[in-house]
Amino acid sequence: MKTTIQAVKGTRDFYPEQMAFRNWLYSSIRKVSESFGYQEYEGPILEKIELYAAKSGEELVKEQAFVFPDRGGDLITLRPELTPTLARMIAQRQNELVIPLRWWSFGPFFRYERPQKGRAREFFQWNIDLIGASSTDADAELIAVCASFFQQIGLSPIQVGIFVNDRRLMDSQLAAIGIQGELKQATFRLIDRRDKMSPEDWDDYALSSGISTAQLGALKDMLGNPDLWQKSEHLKRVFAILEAMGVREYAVFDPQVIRGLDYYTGTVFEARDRSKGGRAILGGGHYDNLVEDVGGESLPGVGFAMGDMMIAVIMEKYGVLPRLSTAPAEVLVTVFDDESLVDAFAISAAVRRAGIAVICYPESAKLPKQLKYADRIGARFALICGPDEKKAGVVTIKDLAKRTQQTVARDRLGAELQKMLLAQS
RNA sequence: GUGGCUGUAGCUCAAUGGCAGAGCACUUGACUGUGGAUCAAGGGGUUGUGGGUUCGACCCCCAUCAGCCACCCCA
Repeated sequence: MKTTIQAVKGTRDFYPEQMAFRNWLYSSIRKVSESFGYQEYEGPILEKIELYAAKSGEELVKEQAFVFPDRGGDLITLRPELTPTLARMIAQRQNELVIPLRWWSFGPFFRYERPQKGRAREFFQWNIDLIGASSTDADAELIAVCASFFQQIGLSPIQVGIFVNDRRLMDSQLAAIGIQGELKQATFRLIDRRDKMSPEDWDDYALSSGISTAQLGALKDMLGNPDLWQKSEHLKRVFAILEAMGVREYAVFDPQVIRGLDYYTGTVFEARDRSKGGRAILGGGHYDNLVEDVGGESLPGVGFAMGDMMIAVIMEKYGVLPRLSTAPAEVLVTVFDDESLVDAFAISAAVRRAGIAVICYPESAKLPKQLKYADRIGARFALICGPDEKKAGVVTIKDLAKRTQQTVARDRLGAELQKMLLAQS
């Protein structure tokens, strides 16, 4: 085997086929985001490490971020998430931005992790946030954006769900059974792991965390109560709004959804495959102190983030991946012989002026070879202009799918191809 | 960071410790103005890398790198 330089671990090469999917995903995300009035933004890929030290967990920066010194000795990080950048951008122009604001972004992120299914070291992520509105309606809107996205890409409420909870509801319910302070943090962690452990192990883990047997029983009742949300005015209103927006079917109350430990302060939600053991596709929630943490005034917000890999895994599982054309051009101009090469380029230019993507075979070669090439690249038409056509002032248009052909006057070529492409699509 | 499985032609994969192969793809020809078919011929390899065991290693052992998968974690 030839020695080729290996790609960096955990990175992916986007050949045109994969690039087509990435761009399709990007455009689907754009469509949904913009339909809700969100504006696209982007930050730098490189950030100072201090930006993350201010807010993110220690582990994120120390263990799972790419960090390196620049030539001046500053520690630079390849961004592992966008939220701190968003907070910085808002804090910098807090007084001139029109609040509330709705922003979205789609770009590359980096985490130094062991690659596995649905996870790599370089990945793309959709971030979408509504900043400056603390009402329930804002939380509901983000969940609706998420539901609309699933609709847009063809995932039904039977296949995926958005599991919703409220930190404040959990706080009050836990406080009612005497779980507060440090014990609450331990309990959140405990709840988060319930589905990953056997019931027996989970019980042991709970008791060793400092929870009493009575509290454990009460906690199990809480987590097993699908109507617990009725005790939260906030969640009742969220679900009512989702109902009114016609996307209630996607949303499910789930008291086991906690999300990261310190980040969110209100509504939290994550989307998952509905079938058993389904992993999270995206996650988000309501936060209060984001902008303040990087030196701005306090501003509440709600948002979520979705990686490009898990969503592709789910779409493949349910057979809703789009069939995307990888044809670089719709028309291929063949080159009859060396003498007609220049003429073939002239024909190509004429067709291109008609707004049609066209490739000119770059050298004279046998016709069968060129037609085969036209097939392989997925072109719909091949043009032939040999001595016969040239003498008559025409060009032969060959329809590769129908296996038919016709001749057209040179000056009508562009218009005729436009008509034929329109008729086929 | 922990564990399991796998690395052989461009791709998918064979080969009891004894001459490295097949299918697909590619190139050329059958076919000097017509493509997805057929037939024939041909080019392609330091078996991921480095050591070790052996008369002899794709095969066994060790290390390392990479891929896949499950943990950890999930911002």
